[in-house]
Amino acid sequence: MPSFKGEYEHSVDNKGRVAFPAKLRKALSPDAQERFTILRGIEPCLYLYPNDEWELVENKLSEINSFSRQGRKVKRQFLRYAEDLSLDKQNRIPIPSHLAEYAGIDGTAIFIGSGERIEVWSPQKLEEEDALLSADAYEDLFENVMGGSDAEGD
Amino acid sequence: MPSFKGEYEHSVDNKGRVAFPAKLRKALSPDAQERFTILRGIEPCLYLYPNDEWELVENKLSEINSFSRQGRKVKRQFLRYAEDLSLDKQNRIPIPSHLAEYAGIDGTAIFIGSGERIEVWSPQKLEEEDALLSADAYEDLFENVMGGSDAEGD
DNA sequence: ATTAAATTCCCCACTATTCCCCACTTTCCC
DNA sequence: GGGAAAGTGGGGAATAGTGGGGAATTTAAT
Repeated sequence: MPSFKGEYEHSVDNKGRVAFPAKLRKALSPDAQERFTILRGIEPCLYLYPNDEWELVENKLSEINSFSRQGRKVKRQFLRYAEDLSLDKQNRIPIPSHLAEYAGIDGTAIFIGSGERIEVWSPQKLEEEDALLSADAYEDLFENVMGGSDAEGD
Repeated sequence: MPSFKGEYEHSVDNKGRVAFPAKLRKALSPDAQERFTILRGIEPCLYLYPNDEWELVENKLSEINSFSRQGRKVKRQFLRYAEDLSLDKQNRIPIPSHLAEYAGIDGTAIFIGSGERIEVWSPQKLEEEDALLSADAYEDLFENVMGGSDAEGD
């Protein structure tokens, strides 16, 4: 199971296109067919899921009961800011303008491999996010998440 | 299993026609034959089901017991304001005037892909609906559905 | 029954956006 | 150093979105 890792900075041209980092592309499963779903993150960034991983997300969504108001709300809010896209012949992705605006991306985008998905940040927003997390706080978080419970799967 | 996603705003002309978003059209199953059923939503919006998905809804309706007063009431109210429609040669749908009125749609319509169904909103009504859901509440919903086992706490 | 009015639908036309392809520069690797 | 791959930019074709005219069908009225 290949997973995405590393940080890559690329320029966004005036058509909203960014080169998809070669190292991340090589980590793509053939099942993904170089197709993705991109959506708003909880943080001020974008989540980029390769097709095969997105299917797992959709499976979770499909379990939601659409005949309840709460269920509809979750689906609506989740899917609302999501779009499909795929690589062009130059291995770039077009970032939908409304998503670029949400994430404050303009001119430069930073890809962060994050396991089963990829995060796309604007340099400024990423810096701000970093500023909120001191080294000590990170260590605490790390222990919190990795330490106590069974963080191993499969 | 492709599902509808994304938000698209289009203008409604004075004949009640709206362009059906191209990205949603590409997500249509060939079984749907570019035919739909449109009806009043529970929320102040319209539900748009492609033909193939509508059949599943009808199956569910057929399970309702028509020999109970409640059953009859549900069926009646559900089907009462439903209509069939299909795309014209320019890939537009005509919104029946009584449904447009119900949803407050006039001049502009917003399509929201929501899995197996598409919702059609007026900008105003959608804004009102959004106001009911704070960012925090959404984050809770999000974690709920996407269900990490993280011991998150920041 | 015939005409008038209204609605539907089909077609055409214009504009904006997206997508596809080509070209150039830089970096990486042998 | 040379070749291949990666990253960047732009021009042109195709598609999407929008609006409107007019024929055909339906509804209503005389």
